[in-house]
Amino acid sequence: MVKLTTQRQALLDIINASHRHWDADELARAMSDAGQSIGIATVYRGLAALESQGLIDSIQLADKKRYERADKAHHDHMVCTECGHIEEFSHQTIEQLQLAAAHEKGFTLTGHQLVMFGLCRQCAKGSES
Amino acid sequence: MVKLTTQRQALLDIINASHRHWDADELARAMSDAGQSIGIATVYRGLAALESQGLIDSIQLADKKRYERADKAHHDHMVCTECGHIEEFSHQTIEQLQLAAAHEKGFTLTGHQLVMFGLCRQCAKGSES
DNA sequence: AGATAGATGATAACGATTATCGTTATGTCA
DNA sequence: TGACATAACGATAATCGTTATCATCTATCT
Ligand SMILES: [Mn+2]
Ligand SMILES: [Mn+2]
Ligand SMILES: [Zn+2]
Ligand SMILES: [Zn+2]
Repeated sequence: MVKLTTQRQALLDIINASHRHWDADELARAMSDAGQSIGIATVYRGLAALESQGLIDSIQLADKKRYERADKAHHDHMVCTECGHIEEFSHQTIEQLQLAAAHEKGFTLTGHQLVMFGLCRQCAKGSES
Repeated sequence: MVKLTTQRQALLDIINASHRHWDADELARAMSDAGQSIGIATVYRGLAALESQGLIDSIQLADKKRYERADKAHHDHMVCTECGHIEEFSHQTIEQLQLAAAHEKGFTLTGHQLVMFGLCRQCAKGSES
């Protein structure tokens, strides 16, 4: 039986308190800063447990996994390659066309991840010639 | 000036000889098996060089990067979580809607990656109750 | 030939994540 | 309540893909 321990509850609270996308290290540091230090292995185990219960969501970026609250509708992400800002978006038609494409290839879909890369409004502005 | 050395040409030849998606280790082993051993660092450097010249393409999966020939139209991938099989697909409308979504959020797109997970036809068949 | 710029290969280093293991907290039941 | 079983914790070692170092090599130019 999976336990929702003090540490896991704290991780969940931090994640649910914003719309940020956290990595394990950031969460460990946040808890440390809040006076409640936590072992890094506990963070990883806790995040895996919380995700398997559907209490949090995650996205797998090139180097690391990032976690976010699960109480939002499904969405995908655009990542600014300059400042790291993550913008969310959802497009119903894209979702449907994905299902169609999968069906066409005989694939039984269990999930997908669409990540777009580029410059956010801020960074695009700053890098004009 | 980047050089297209014997090793890099060999990597390119292997990749261009099929539609597979190779990781660095598989390529090193393939060259070894072909009698032409190669240092793993040389493989990584060679792949990076070839990709930066646009001679090969890559996709970043959860754990590792995989390389494929670049002489195909842009496409995205479905990965079978059971057997690892990678199926390719492309959907013009999805591409266009992505551009629209990016524009709407003020993002200047430089790339994107859509990966769908699930069971391929084979594996779905094998896992029927 | 000598000089120069990359490239190579062995290997150390890195960063994210997982495994190990002794210790600790929590829930169940006599 | 007390004892036992089970899961979680935390420190730390290990793993894995990838990159950095550094001492040769190699091709090319003068
Ligand atoms: Mn999100
Ligand atoms: Mn492909
Ligand atoms: Zn930005
Ligand atoms: Zn399969």
